Amino acid sequence: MKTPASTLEFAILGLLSRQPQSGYDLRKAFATNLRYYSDSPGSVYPALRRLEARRRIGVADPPRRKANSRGRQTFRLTDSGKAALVAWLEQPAGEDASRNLSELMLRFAFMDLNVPRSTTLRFLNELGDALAARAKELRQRYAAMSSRMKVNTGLLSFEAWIVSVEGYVRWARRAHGRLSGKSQRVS
Amino acid sequence: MKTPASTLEFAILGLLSRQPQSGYDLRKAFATNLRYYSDSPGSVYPALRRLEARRRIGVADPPRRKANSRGRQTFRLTDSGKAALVAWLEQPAGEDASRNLSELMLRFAFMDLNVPRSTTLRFLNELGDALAARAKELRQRYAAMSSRMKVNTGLLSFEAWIVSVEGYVRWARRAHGRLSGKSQRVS
DNA sequence: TCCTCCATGTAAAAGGTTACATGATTTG
DNA sequence: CAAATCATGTAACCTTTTACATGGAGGA
Repeated sequence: MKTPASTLEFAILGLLSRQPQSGYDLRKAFATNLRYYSDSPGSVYPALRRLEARRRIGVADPPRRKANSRGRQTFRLTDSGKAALVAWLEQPAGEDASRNLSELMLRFAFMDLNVPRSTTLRFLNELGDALAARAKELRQRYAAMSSRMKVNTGLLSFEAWIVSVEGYVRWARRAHGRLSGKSQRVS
Repeated sequence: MKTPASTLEFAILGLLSRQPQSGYDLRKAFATNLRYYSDSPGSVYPALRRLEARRRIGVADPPRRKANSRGRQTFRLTDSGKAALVAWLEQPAGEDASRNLSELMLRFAFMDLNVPRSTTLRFLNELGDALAARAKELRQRYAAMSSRMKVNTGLLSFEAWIVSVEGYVRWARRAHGRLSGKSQRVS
């Protein structure tokens, strides 16, 4: 059985792990609470059908609904869906962190309730280290570039990239501190 | 005649506006200097063929090359390609800036040499303002969320989003200062 | 009943990813 | 010239975007 592939599908699994909800609810969550993900019906509903076909999710309230009816359906994770979600969450952050940042942040958002706190903390360490290494490398390239040319938009754009990566490094360190502090026994 | 649609195509036009180069060069640039864009042959070469079919780019060195030959080809912008690039660059930043940030940053990177400095500065102002408004709105949502729950990864992930947007606001202000300073008459 | 949102569904077109294939060019 | 690397090309698959369509629920 194929494992869910697209990030959108994992985002759906993650949201459903918090609480069962409908496709419409998911779309609203994508539009407001979650960065990066599509809230268009043409992506969400087909993704739900794919997940249902693979038994990762199921309809929570099948009783009333004639064939081919519409109306609201509430989806929930199946055991296999939960397992797929956890397997995705437990992957290491990896060295190519800055390429996948958006996906890594999404994974992080769903770690509570699904993986132990220790896994989350390890993830933050790996992420912080990988991003710090990347930032250093970018800084070196920046130094070489900036010595060859005057200030220009290409250079400034590159700088924005670096600043962004460094911002995430600081965030990761702070987040680690906050999660490993007094509130450690949240779950 | 259809205007180039995908961001990848505009990224190619932007790189070619700096200097004529081959598909392979473009792929290397995507892999190293530019965030966000695909460096896979399956995306770059078809995009080049599309742009060539629409007369946005042309082969700079057609002389030697038998039919169906391979080997390096150097592409350059046509007048129509340059016009399409400039039209893309001149669009206002818009209010949905935080959704399109990666595309907006790409546009910014190519503004030098292609649009007047005044356009670039206006763009930075619009971008900064739009992102600042967005950050404020996110901060409000964050306050509401954080009062309802303990620290958790969902909340921290949301916070990373905010911090990132605020970082871009600061960057935009600083970039504006640097471009409007003494080095104003660069072009 | 009519009108307006809510909620879901679908089809067509387009683009990107992956994996592979093949033609050039360089290096020893 | 053989091997390695450079440079381009291509096909299958999958997903997203866009635009539209349809069914239900509630209010006037």
